[in-house]
Amino acid sequence: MVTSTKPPYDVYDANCPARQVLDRLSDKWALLVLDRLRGGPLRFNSLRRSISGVSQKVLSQVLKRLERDGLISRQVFPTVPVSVEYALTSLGGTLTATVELLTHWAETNMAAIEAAQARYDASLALA
Amino acid sequence: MVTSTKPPYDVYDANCPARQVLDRLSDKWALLVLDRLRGGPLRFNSLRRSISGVSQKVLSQVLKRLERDGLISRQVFPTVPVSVEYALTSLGGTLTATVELLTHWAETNMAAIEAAQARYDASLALA
DNA sequence: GACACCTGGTTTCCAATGGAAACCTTGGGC
DNA sequence: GCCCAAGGTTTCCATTGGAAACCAGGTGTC
Repeated sequence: MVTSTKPPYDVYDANCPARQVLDRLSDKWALLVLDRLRGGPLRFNSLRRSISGVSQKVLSQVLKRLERDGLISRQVFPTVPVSVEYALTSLGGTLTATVELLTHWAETNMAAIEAAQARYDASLALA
Repeated sequence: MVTSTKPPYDVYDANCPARQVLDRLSDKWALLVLDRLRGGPLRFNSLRRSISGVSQKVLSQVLKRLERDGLISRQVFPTVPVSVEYALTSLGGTLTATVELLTHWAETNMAAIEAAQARYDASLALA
């Protein structure tokens, strides 16, 4: 069925490394971080403040994973107190366009989603 | 900075409902389910078999959330043993193009990601 | 009638993850 | 000596995830 020029990766196969990537991409904080960095490099705390709700622990974990995946870079400046800048790599840059489409979709279709939820909950209530 | 014609939703604000949507989208199983349904309606067990690694519990939870969000529909057929078909709604259909871009990105850029991981791990090993 | 089997779940149990808050480190300033 | 700031790490507890067992209800089989 899939005999085209596709790469030998199949995200539906649990043993496929592409699934590992999808696991990372499908982390809400990772998506938000990547999108946030589109505007240029950011330091740890300003990144944290700009994404309300993320804890320091989780943010540092997410940043480490993204760095390991080569999607962002981490640069330390020997200022007083040391400052650290995170920036998109070129690989990460190729992702952000797609991520932007996702966040844009979310913002655009919120009203429809909320309406659907209300309908669903109402139908349950009278059941 | 963002003073354009954007809707009054801000995914970076934890209190924004768009974040709830992003939470759902950034669920790896949800992404896989939505993409799988692009080919047409599927029944519970065939969906489960086609996405290796998902448990029954999690799949039914994901399907319930997606149905509540109005992204998929659930139709019961009174066959002998009852069969249940899940299908994309039109709202869900608007998402799948974006989702496809994400999975396609994952499959395309796997090699680069794996190389980055190897580099990262190597640099840690000699530290 | 007792038994096994099908789909489509729910329940149970345990391990892994997430988040809040406290703590640590390095280096000023006062 | 004391406090502060940046960038984390550690601790602790609650929530979530997954494997496997169980359930419902309807059919067929002996």
